Amino acid sequence: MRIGELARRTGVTERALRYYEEQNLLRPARLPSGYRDYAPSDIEAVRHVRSMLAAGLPSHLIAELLPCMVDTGNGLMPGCRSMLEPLESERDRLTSAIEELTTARTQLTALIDRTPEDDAEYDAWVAANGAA
Amino acid sequence: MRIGELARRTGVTERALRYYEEQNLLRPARLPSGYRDYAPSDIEAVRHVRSMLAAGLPSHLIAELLPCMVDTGNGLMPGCRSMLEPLESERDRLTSAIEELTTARTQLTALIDRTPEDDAEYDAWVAANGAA
DNA sequence: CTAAACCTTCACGCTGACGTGAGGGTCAAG
DNA sequence: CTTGACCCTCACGTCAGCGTGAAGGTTTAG
Repeated sequence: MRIGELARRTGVTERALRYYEEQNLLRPARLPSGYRDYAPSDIEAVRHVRSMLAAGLPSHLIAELLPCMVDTGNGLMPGCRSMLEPLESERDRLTSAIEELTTARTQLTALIDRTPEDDAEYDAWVAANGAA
Repeated sequence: MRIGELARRTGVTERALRYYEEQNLLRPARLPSGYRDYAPSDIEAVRHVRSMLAAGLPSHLIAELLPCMVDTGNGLMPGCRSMLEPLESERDRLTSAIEELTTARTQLTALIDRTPEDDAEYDAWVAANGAA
């Protein structure tokens, strides 16, 4: 598949896809015309790249990660195992980020739920409990 | 406490702390000298800010989120109730952000867990399943 | 054969989150 | 009263992750 189709099917711009190749996050083949030729599996690959970038992982780490993910399909190759430590610290960073966001969302939801729907209800609350 | 101490106790540079104030992520008081005067609670606030920034959330979203993390006890004031709708969409964005981070972490965790602990284990896997 | 749609490589521009001085005030210690 | 640690406000520099043309080759429908 060519770049336009991949862009439509992933929701990622063509510019971003070319940038990903530049950063060695994708390695599409080339047609005789020079057009990029993406494999069907690149659709999933792009989604992986997107979520990792959105999660704040640096692209050079993602770039080192991808070749390790394809080869055996069963964990990292021996030569890749030196990456376990950075991977684990990234995982821990994500864990605490998720916890922070979950806490924030819980409190935000509580604030929304606690807020009266209209002025009458608020005035009733003030009458019952006193003003702030 | 002044900026240097807060910087040391959070591991964040003074420049970053001034930037956070510029972005309304922190609102330190001022001493007569003009020095910033941070509250002890700002240590925790800085950690919240840091993990959200590291998770890829834009600072203006964090700025709107931080006051929501403080439990005022009685919902929004009447004049603020017009912000309910934006707050709800922020909550939804927060939800999808959490989902993205969780997806990324799940992928990382799966990769880490599939990786053999040592070469012997890997060689055993190769012997049983064949090489790539 | 031609026009539209699709692709290519530069290459400059932009935003966010700071880094890095420059030039200067504040303040406790000697 | 000066030195050194600490703080201030500009203001330009940097890097990642793209956006946005410019100038031109390729493919396909009519």
